Amino acid sequence: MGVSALTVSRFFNHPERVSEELRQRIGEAVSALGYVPNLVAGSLASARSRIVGMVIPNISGPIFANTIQGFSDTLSRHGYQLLLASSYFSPEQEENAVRAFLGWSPAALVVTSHFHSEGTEKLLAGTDIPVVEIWDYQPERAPIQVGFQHYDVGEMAVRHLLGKGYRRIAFVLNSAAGDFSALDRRDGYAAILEAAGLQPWNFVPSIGSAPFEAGKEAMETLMQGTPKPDAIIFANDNLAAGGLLAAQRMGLRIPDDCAVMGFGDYAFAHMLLPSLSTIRPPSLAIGEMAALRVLESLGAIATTLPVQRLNRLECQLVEREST
Amino acid sequence: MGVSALTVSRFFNHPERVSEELRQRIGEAVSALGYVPNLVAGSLASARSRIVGMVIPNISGPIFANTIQGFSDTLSRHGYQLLLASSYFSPEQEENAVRAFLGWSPAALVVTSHFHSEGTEKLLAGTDIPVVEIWDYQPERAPIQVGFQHYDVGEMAVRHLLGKGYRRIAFVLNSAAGDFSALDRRDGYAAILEAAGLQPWNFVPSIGSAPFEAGKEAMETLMQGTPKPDAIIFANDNLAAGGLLAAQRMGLRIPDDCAVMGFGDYAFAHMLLPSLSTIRPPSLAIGEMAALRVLESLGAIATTLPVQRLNRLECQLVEREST
DNA sequence: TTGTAAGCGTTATCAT
DNA sequence: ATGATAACGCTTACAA
Repeated sequence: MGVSALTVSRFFNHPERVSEELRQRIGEAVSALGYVPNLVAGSLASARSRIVGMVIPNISGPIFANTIQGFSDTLSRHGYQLLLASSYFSPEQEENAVRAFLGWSPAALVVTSHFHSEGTEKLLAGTDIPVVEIWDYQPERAPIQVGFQHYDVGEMAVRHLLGKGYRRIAFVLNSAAGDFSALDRRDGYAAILEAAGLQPWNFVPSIGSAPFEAGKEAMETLMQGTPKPDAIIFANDNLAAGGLLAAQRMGLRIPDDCAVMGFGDYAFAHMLLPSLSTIRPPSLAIGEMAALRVLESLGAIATTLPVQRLNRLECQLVEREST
Repeated sequence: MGVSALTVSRFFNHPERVSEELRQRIGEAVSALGYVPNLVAGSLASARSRIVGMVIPNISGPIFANTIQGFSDTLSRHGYQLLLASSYFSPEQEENAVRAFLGWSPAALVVTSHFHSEGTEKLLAGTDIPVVEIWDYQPERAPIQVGFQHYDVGEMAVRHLLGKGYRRIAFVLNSAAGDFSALDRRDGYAAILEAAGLQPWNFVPSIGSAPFEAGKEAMETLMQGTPKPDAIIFANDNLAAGGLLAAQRMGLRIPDDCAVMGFGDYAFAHMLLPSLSTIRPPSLAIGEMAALRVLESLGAIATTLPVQRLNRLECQLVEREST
């Protein structure tokens, strides 16, 4: 490069400590040669990287995409990169991903929920980088928590329906096995209903059926039985959409014959006819806040220390035509 | 570790070259200590990493999530990790991401479409790692191509409608600026229509309006004018959903009064009433095939060499109730 | 403000 | 089958 060597490192990391003249010359050389600093070597030397790993159940579902987006965008705005893997709710896959990520000595690690394998727990406990758990909110756990409590969501749904005068409120569970969060929502639903002196009413669709079909099955079974519910809370919007469509084809008037609530506020919720009342989880906010807490922990952005460990976010009830 | 040091490297990379006894002992030590090899150091020493970078316009939209999912899953199945960034269709952001990725000396790089900044082109041309361009299919370009031609999609839609007897077929463009692919689809539409001796008919919604609203605007304007179309192709499913719902509220019968086609086969397409006929792009397959081509290029999986550079995938017409 | 020397934790190369 | 040694391309002292 003519004159300097180490100064190039300063040029990239502490430009203010390089003289105007050299900055100029180095800048030119860099763009002329298309030089890109080797971050691998840099990370090895400094024992820290600007990579953050995130393990999430899936990328393409309606739930997590916004979280990833918010997380990735916030990170990259501060020069950090996202290493991403999906677990499909499998603790083993999660552990593999965490292990692989750890090998990159990431600046921080984000995992979803609090259901981890023993191995994962060990790996996470053994590292000294910031660890964030998202989506579930478990104040008693050690990692930084960013999420909400599904129990509250169940309560919120019932309160809304009770306020609108509905009394015979059924809850349709998810047909997918392993959706523990839905059970939490159901528990919140049951608690409020019982507190109001009403009877909880669970419907469990055929396990393993597609959500859309399961919702249809629930609507048909419930509305052809006796007594009928006057409102149905579905474990998620996919189920609710199936129920809504089934109701249409059965000639039912929604919400007069039966109100319908979902969970998730998936993209289509406002496009259905009638549009679907639902509860919107703070997907994007979870991703963004997780990133902020990570960046704060790393000192990449200022904070009125210490970094807030418990971050409970709010779900939002979106009232539409179906209730 | 008692006896060995370098052998640990072999234990991880070429276990077959380590004696049974040592393998045993190292294995125990590794799991006892929770040792995770430092991939940063390994990459520096070997000048190659098991990281693959992908830059995609967005993560949370209905389009690309499946591509990312397929890509990530296929990679991780072979021990590679995904470094992900989104560009929001901004060439500058894309260039930043590519530059940052390149610093990690990734094993390969995947970018979306062929609209890059000069800087990006230079960076890509200057590297000797495999580069894949996805979604668009541009045979004359140098990188590996995995995608489809939007022009064909326009043709496919019109052929379907003509086959069903529709003649006055309108095309509703995207309200979002910068959607060049939609223009390609429109061109394919126009070509076939003209070849059939019919008149292309473009509708351009108010620029910048939300897709759902734009679709509504299109449906109302077109169906209140004279003459009316007997079929409408929307640039994507969001627009089509808006149109469909507007038609419902206007009391139109779909498809009798007017057929409706979308593009994308978004999750809600089959949940609408009537369900939406649309064209499904090979989102997942693009991700998976991109990963396969990358892995082949790297020798991570076998191939009947050389690696296929041109990979043209098929869109699929999904006929539902709206046509 | 700039430079020199050491070393980050692996793997490649060459021996044994 | 295993080991010694020298890189890999930076950053962190410390010195000039």
